[in-house]
Amino acid sequence: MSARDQILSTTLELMATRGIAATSLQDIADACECSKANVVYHFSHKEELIGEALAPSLAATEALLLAAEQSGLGSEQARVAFAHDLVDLLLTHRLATHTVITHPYFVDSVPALGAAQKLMGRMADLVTQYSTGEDDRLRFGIVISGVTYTLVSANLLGVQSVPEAELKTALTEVVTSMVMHAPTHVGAPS
Amino acid sequence: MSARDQILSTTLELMATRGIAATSLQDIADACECSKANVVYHFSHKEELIGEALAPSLAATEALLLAAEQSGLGSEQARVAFAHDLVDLLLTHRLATHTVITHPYFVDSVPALGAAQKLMGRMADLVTQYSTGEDDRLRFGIVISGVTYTLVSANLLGVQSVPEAELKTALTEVVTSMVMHAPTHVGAPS
DNA sequence: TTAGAAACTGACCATTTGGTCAGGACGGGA
DNA sequence: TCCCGTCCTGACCAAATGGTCAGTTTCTAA
Repeated sequence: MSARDQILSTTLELMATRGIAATSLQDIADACECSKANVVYHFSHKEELIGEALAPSLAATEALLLAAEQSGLGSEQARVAFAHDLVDLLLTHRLATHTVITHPYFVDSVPALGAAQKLMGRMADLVTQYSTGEDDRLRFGIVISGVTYTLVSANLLGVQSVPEAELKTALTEVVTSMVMHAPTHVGAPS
Repeated sequence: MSARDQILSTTLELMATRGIAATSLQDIADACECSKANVVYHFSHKEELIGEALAPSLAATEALLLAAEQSGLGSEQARVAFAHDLVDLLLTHRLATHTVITHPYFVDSVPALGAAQKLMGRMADLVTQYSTGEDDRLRFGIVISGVTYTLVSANLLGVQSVPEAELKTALTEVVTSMVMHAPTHVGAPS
């Protein structure tokens, strides 16, 4: 892995676990075993570094969003498929999503977070387009933030590492039942 | 309101919205229109200030926990009542809860957050004591973090201020269905 | 082999951080 | 009137922050 890539992945890791403000360029440099000046050499400003670290996740979110916006979520089949894709997205890009979700205060000072905020808004629009009340939007907010939190800092509540496949199954069930507000069997107790 | 109390409430507000690391003593002093030295006069260290700001919420959580641990959650009636109390707690102490939930990295450096972490662990134990798999604990994590996030920074997803009563109803429904994993009508679409 | 670009570094800078300290207001009891 | 304790402040401190810069190493293509 190139030094540049290592800086990016380290940044993502530290940002998600400590928060942006608590992650200094020196911290990142130390974790990468290089100089702080080198970090600044590759990414001339902290905001730019954050932007590049989040870029792949924003692109993937945009792609899922576009596909779903085009094909629509009219049928229950489409909703289930979308929920599945959304869980995939959350699992794959858990660090980035968690970073975005936990830093609403930084949307103005960090351009990438502003862009991410807009994507989240579109996602909420998409998911709640068929519902009437405010409930579903609230429900969506609860899931998207709760899931990413749980994925990143589950140990706070004593959830030790659940196997990835099992986690995915559980999440898909929860997300499907909540996001879609679907009257199916999902969410029922065993 | 005494200067001391104003500092405490301002601290809670800023911590919850910006995060601990992004909230400086100077920020708090500015918002209170007093000097930074005065903040340090009342609370000699930042950790102490955070501790005092969180104290009432921790006490309330502890109280709910003790009551529920003693009376138990065996009956569905008890579970519903507990869920109701939990929602009340979350609504009343939304800023503190959100602060605790979003700062797992600080549990070692800020004593009050360490104590809060233990309370959360006990809460999770209580809620999931009758369940077998890891699912319910995951579910609980999703709700507790998702709800508080939504309460504090809902505007990110475009949820404009829902009336308090309506919000409470929706939350109670969601929390009841998720936390308890209850086979009741709650959670079903309208 | 060598020129030049790319990668990298230590020294340095202004600003901000949490925190100390000596002392100034100010109110109430003697 | 004086005194003392509470409240509060500006000036100051060492350390850390994001960032600059001059210069060195390292890789690569000719």
